Amino acid sequence: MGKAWTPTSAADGVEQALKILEGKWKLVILFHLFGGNLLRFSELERAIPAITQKMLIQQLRQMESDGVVRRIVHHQVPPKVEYGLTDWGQALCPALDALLKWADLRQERRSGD
Amino acid sequence: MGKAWTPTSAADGVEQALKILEGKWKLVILFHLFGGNLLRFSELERAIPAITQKMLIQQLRQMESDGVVRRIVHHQVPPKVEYGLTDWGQALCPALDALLKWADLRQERRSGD
DNA sequence: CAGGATCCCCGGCGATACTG
DNA sequence: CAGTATCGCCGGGGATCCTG
Repeated sequence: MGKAWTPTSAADGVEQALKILEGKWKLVILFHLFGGNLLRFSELERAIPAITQKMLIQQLRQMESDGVVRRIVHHQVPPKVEYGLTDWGQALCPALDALLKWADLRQERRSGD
Repeated sequence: MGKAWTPTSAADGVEQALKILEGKWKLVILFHLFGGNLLRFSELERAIPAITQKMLIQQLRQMESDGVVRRIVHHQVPPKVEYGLTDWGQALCPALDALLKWADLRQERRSGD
């Protein structure tokens, strides 16, 4: 809180955190889990048609081990697994929200131009 | 503003915007340009030692053509070029800031664990 | 339904050398 | 100083088939 802002010191810590979000799909997935949404594997698949099963499970697993995503297993005869954000993942919401607003600005920009 | 929030419709626009930030270096570079900083090519090189000239110029060019970064050329005998954010790039600041705060949470998390 | 295992491609990225 | 040009790796990512 009382830290002096220098681009280099900040970027140092940030670069580590950014690696967690690196990859083509991480942020896209997070946006779908945004707002406390619990989604099943198949729901995520349908929500992101362009992703393959392999990439979906791979990215989910990575984010899980990074502590961003949590996996909720319901032991049922037809297996049911839901994915959601951890508390720390929820802490990303302000950032995701700001990104969302920024994306909207782009839309206006393009239609207004 | 009056738009109904649905993950899918939002993610649709977001995915486009995310492409602009995709890549290993984009966000790192943006963090250095954060706050209206004007940095020279060589300054960016030193600020991000791990990046190569090729990647630096490539990412800068892409962001420039995406309207996020602006390039200021000073016609001098020793060439001098500065890079900064465009207005639209500045609009990313809240998002970058939120990301920064999130990165800090991670630090605390790790030291507290 | 939710994932694992495999094979393979392509392009992001790195290293090095050169130029205005 | 601020880039270009070229070559090549290697791993992220895609497609497809298989299993508990």
